[in-house]
Amino acid sequence: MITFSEAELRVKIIKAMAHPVRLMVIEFLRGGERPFSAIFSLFQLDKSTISKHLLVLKEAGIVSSRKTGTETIYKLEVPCVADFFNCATVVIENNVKKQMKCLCR
Amino acid sequence: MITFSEAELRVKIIKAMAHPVRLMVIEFLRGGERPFSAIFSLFQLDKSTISKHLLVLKEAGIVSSRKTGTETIYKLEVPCVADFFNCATVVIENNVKKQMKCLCR
DNA sequence: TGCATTGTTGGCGTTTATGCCAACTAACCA
DNA sequence: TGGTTAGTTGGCATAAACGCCAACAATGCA
Repeated sequence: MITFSEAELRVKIIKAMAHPVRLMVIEFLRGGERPFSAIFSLFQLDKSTISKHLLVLKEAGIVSSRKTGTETIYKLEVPCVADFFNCATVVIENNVKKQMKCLCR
Repeated sequence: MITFSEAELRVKIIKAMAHPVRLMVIEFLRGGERPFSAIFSLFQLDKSTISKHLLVLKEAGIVSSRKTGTETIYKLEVPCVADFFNCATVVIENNVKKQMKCLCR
């Protein structure tokens, strides 16, 4: 078993991933580092909103950022977090099936 | 890239894991199925609180439950979700180091 | 230097999550 | 049948997460 405080350390990473925007950013960054502007243009959201999402990922240690002149470049530090979903695929498929059933009834 | 709705499906699983209690339950259930009472006794929380945490895990498809007489037995359906942290370990260690630095300054 | 561009930070209102108590259902036993 | 045990559900108060606007720093260019 793990302790509660160990669990809290893990939860920080999990929580950082627990938002559609942040998950998409992670996927996007699997292709390599990208500037803020490129990430921003994936969504119809305020720049401050995106900036804060990126801060959450950064504070969790999932991404890093560096400035080059006027741009901020973001980089995925732990690509393996994205591999998580190789496992989760089964769950997702089951969930979708359950959903379909509900809709068909 | 993944779409926003694909991301939402994934987020449901991630969110279900994004709480210390639920993460500990997942770890606990890696050892095999366990009755509600055993899970409940791991924490100093109201039984209704634990019951609701288990519901979240169930609705995400991570655990299942069955009743045997008066007991409810919970089972981890997707053990691999717990393996996620083999990857996350690096991040966690870095985060702890960062924390230590902050405390030492 | 004056000004535009790129992001970040502060603040606020709204939504969602958490945890307790109380009430309820279901199975078991006297 | 009445009472006990095991869990679930409803409701409420508090806390955290989201997203927008506005204001701010920092770089680059005229």
